[in-house]
Amino acid sequence: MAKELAKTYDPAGIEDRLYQKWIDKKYFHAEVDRSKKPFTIVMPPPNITGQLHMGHALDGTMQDIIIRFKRMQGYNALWQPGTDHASIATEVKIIENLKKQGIDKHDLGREGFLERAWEWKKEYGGKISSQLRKLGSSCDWDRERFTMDEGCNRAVTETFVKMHEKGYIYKGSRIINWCPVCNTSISDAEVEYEEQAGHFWHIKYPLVDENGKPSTTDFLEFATTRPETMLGDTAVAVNPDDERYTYLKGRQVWLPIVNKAIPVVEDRYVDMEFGTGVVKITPAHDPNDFEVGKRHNLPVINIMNDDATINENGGKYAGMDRYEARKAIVEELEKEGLLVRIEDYSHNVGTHDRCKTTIEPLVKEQWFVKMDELIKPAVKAIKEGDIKLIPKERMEKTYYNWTDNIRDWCISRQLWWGHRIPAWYCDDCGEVIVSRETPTVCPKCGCTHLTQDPDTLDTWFSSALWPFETLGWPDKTEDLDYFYPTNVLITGYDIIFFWVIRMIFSGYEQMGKKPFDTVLFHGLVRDSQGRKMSKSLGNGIDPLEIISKYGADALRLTLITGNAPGNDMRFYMERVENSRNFANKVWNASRFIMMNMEGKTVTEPAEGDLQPVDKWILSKLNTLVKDVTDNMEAFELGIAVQKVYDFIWDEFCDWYIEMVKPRLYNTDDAVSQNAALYTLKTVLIDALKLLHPYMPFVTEEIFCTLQSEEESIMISKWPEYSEKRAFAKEEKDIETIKEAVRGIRNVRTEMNVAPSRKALVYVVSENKDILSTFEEGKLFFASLAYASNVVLQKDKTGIAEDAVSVVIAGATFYIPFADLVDIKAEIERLTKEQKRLEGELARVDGMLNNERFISKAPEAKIAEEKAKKEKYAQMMEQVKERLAQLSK
RNA sequence: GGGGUCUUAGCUCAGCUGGGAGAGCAUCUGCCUUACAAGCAGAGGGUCACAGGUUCGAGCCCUGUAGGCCCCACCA
Repeated sequence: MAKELAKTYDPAGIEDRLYQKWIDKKYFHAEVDRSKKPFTIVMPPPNITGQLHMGHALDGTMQDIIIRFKRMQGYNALWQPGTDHASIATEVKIIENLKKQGIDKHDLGREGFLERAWEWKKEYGGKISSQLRKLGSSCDWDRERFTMDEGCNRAVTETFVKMHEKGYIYKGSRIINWCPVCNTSISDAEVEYEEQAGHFWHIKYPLVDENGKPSTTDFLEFATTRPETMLGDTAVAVNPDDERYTYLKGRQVWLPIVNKAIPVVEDRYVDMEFGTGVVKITPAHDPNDFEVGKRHNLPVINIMNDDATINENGGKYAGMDRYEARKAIVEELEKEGLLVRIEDYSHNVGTHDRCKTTIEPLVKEQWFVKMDELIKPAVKAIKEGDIKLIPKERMEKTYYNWTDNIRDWCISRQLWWGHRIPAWYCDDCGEVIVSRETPTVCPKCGCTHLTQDPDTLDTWFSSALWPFETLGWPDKTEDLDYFYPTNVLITGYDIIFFWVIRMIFSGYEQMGKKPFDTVLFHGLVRDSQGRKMSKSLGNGIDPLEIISKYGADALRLTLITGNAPGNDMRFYMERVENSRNFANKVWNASRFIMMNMEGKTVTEPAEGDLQPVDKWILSKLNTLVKDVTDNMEAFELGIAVQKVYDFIWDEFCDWYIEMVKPRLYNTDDAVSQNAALYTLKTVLIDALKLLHPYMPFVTEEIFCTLQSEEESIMISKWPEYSEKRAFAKEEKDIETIKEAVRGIRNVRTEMNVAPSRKALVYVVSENKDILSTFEEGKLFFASLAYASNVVLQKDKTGIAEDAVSVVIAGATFYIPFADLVDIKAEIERLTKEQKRLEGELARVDGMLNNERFISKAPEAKIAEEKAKKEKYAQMMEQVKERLAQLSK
């Protein structure tokens, strides 16, 4: 017994209740079950700092669609959720927060700070997860993980120690990117280059004369964007092939301000074409200079403190901020006549992606992951197709671009919130101990004076292990054995370097197996003007607001339609409205069907009791099932849902339901009525199933009302294509009828005939099959084309000369409107139709008369064109005949 | 500097392996037809950026040009 449905769909009253039901029934929960095939998705763990934004919503929607689809297909579907501690992002946020209370992080001390951090995590860490629930995400919340939970901590330590043992992790003094505001080193991936207006200071150093004194006549000119680094200059370089400077071989230049001689070195790094062909070398503060310095054994003089003020190596500039020092040094150079000129110069400046501070390259001792060996299997995986990227070519190019230029990964951070590096130093002998357990004695000198490395690890170090650490690694668990490798990873292309590549090489290294089969990339959600949604612009749209106003289904549909993998999309309220309207459409179609089923028992009819129109829609549905399944298997989610949308709205609602209405209202023919109801119900249920992954709530609500409260569409069986449901002839016949109906509607509107004015419709054809098709379709013309009656005949006998005519292949329709037909207008209309047909025929003839087309095109294509030609020729004849009559 | 990507209806975008240009919104016309006005029926609107090429056939493949966006990169 169907219950009443409201007239308009109200998602707010339904969604939470259904979500709770799914949770209660444990539908999202997956356990190892060897009788079923697993399908696994690991969720990219959202940061504990954030709020749900449109990017998460898109990410979550795509994952939920796929996991629901697979679950319905009978897979043991696991969507593994969790959150990321997001070391630097969180630490920065907590510091900000403390600042508001007037507290400095150092006042609290490490322990005190971490206490605050955990409190923060407790309070806000679950926020995004709970917001994801609003979206309908069917993740297995029982398995929710956190990158700093006990298991993940062990995974991180295990990885670190193992990689250290293998020599993949080392500690070294190298040039790194330093953020003076966050006071930590960062990896290359975290540096964002930004075009900034700056200056090019052209300066000159005096050459050192034979007495070891600065020359007053001979200078070497060059330019720099960071004059303050001269304090750390240890050489000046020229290209060995540069004939202008061969005389400098073995000479020295005088470093002003610092007042000492430094050598001129020859290095091919110097571009002769650029500027004067002379470069000052500051090994401690420039990555290139660092390399040059290594090649020529130059001293490395660090002139900066961690907060980017000048240190004691800067002499009188010590203590000054880097920019103050820059100004002062330029002034002094000018005073000494060593400043040649200042040029405006726009150049790329490295900034920290989190705080936008200009990073300072510094030489520091840090921990690194050696990449050259580790990256090999990750490259091979893509080359050999072991892991597929979608969209393939574009993402593979991006991927190789990174792997081909890979540099060692700086993993240590001077932060407190994160995984502490499992390394200890012996205070007595300096021994470095990397260990799974906290060591108590130094293995070298036997003392007990051990201090743990104060640094923590890059947040991506732990997320790189996410696909297997969440399944129990480093333990050998059943889960790991069963669910790993996972099937598909869904994420934005913006974190391919940060995360995707690192998961891939970590998977091969730690597990010996890839972490996933496929990576499906999506783009960014932008605002209606194509701008990135951001806090500073205030143009962000809160997914939760959309959900509360339009429903989660509407939001999900909006995010998924008309969007190809890897492409950015714009978010429009109009599109949300359209999605909401579609939900309402589905709702009302269902309501209509249920109203008509009220009090009746619908049974499966014998095939012979199904009418052509029933077979037509069943056949259409059958094709739809196949197409949608294929598209979804290929992760073409937008294409798939578009097909379901079109089917439900256009074919099912606008045609099928309208076509069967007379049968539903006619109580005399119970067999026909039952067949119609059966078809309505069958098609509705299958269509709902196809739609369910996209719009879980509205489909579930209808399904439960239609079936029973106990059942759930989310665990129902995904429809399958069946030969028995393919009805080619009926499909063709109904399409012919639709064409005729459209033609009649068309002329009626064109002639401004009100629907209330019914008219007789004559179908004239010499073709018996066509007449019988329309004989069966008679019924439709009354409701769909406002026919008072339909008369079928072989010729025009008895039809008024001035009747309006509509030509379709093989039949001409006559509608005598008596008083209102304007013969001139009718001739015009038919002439237009004639022209159109002429064009079509010319096109077809052009192809068919082309010998090379006939000899080279596939046969099926030729046959298709021949059939079209026949059809158009026939219509042309009918039109001409009709025109001849009217012109008489 | 290298690479990617986009340019399709007024707007925003689809268009899968090459075979007669689609959707939503907007516009116009007519309908409160007992599932739905969050609706129904219809209409207008595109030299698929430009120029070549491959092909029987190009929005789709190739080359070049212009413009937009993005990523990477150590030109001091």
